[in-house]
Amino acid sequence: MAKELTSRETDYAKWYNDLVIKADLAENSGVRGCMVIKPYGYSIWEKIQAELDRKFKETGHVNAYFPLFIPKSYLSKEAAHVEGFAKECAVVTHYRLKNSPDKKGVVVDEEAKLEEELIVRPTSETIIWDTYKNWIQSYRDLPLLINQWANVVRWEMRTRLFLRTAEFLWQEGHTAHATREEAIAEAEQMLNVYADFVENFMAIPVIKGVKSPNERFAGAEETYCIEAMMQDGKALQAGTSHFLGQNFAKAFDVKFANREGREEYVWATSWGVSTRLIGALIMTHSDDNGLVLPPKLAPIQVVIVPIYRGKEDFENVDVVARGIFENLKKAGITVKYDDRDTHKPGWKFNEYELKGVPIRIAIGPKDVENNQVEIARRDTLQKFTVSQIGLTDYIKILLEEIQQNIFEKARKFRDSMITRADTWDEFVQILETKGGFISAHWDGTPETEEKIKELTKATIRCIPLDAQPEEGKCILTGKPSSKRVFFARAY
RNA sequence: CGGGAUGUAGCGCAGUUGGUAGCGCACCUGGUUUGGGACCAGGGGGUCCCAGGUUCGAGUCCUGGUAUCCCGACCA
Repeated sequence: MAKELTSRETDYAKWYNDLVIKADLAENSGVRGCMVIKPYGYSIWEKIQAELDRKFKETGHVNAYFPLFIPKSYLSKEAAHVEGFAKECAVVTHYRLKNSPDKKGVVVDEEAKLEEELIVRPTSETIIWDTYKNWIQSYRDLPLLINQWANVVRWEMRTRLFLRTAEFLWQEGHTAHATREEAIAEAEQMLNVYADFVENFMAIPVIKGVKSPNERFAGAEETYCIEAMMQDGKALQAGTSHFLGQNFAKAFDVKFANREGREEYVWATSWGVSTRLIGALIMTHSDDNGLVLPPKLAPIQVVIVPIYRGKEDFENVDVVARGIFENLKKAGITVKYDDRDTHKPGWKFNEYELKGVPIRIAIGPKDVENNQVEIARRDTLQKFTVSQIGLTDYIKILLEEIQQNIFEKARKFRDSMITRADTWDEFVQILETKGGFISAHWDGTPETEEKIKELTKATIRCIPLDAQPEEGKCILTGKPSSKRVFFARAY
């Protein structure tokens, strides 16, 4: 037992950390708070990128790239925005090093001080709006629908692999529109794109909603979000889409001439998801044996393990295994044939289980003799034998079934973790014993939300878009409320 | 940024009173093995976090630094 995982029950946080490292997704680096994403983990990110990128383009967006560095003055142009990010910015102050006096290394050359310091982007609204100013003159230039894939830096005090790192990878969409309505429609559209992707590709059920003013993006008029529920009962924000109003247009003086020839400020949105999604993926599906990956994102969908005694056995098994491998590959399935002689089958079984490969096919002499193979499902841990005839179609269907099954399992769990609370005692008790989302009334004031956070560490995760009007009393203050919101402790 | 802990082989750790730096896993070689993390035999691998100090002698004692982890504060 070389790679024993801490169980989820023993220590959920340690289970998560162990899993990220042992499944070879990522590791800590020599730089505080920054991770190395290893090939297996990066491969998942590439699949996320590929599908999202396709969806962005399908909805009319194009990719571009803006600089990593932002002049300090840009950041301060939008008051709420700078307030939100100032405390976590990395700043470049010099542009040259020199040999240290003792010749043992290098030191900053104090003579090479930048006239204007540069901020390493925590997000790109400012540099992008400074650029858009020159791109937009007329209503004919709108809408402007641009996305960029990039890294950003937010100097976090406490970091965790994928969930919160000082540097992370993400995409940020930045759009400009002629009307308020169109911008809001864009923000909502992209929220739906995210929800569709996260549910259908990542098999993570989400709740669509809007943020309370406290949790809103710095500089936004409205922040839409998708919220997911992790196995330990904590919520995780999986994606956000912001309606920015005219805040950035005014800050960066981005105006256009409308059809009547009158000048107007443009309306903006921005939206993003990050490598944090990989953290959500892990904490939604995985178990004490390791990762469980949805087939649509798994770097390896099917692994074939040959079993044999001696050379003759191997040759018989190898012919069959190789045939199956070629057939699956032709059918567009990502399949790996692990014919390494350096590890025993049992070792491989454990390894691929740890790495979350959805389907394992084992082929031994008995199977060759009976024209069958042994199939093992990662999601249910079931094993059974099936005929080699029609195997490719069988696998295709099974992959879809697994995708569906893990989503359903996650959805049932998520639904079971939504609890209504009508009194403060109930609210606190649910939070302490069960966790999850608590559906409760709130009087709508930032002060009350702040107070609840102080008392319980729970925040309003979102005001669900599908919330039904319902008269009630605020869980804390007893003041009137017209609908329920979702509280939870969150990542 | 406050409180606590820990830095010894790639990883996980032991190291007594200051006296030749060890164990497990991993790695390399050979052989036997192969349907749930094989076994035997042999082998390689060290700036004991860094810098000073005490001492005949420091992984061990003292001083300073530094890094990482945990708890808190902070965090769209």
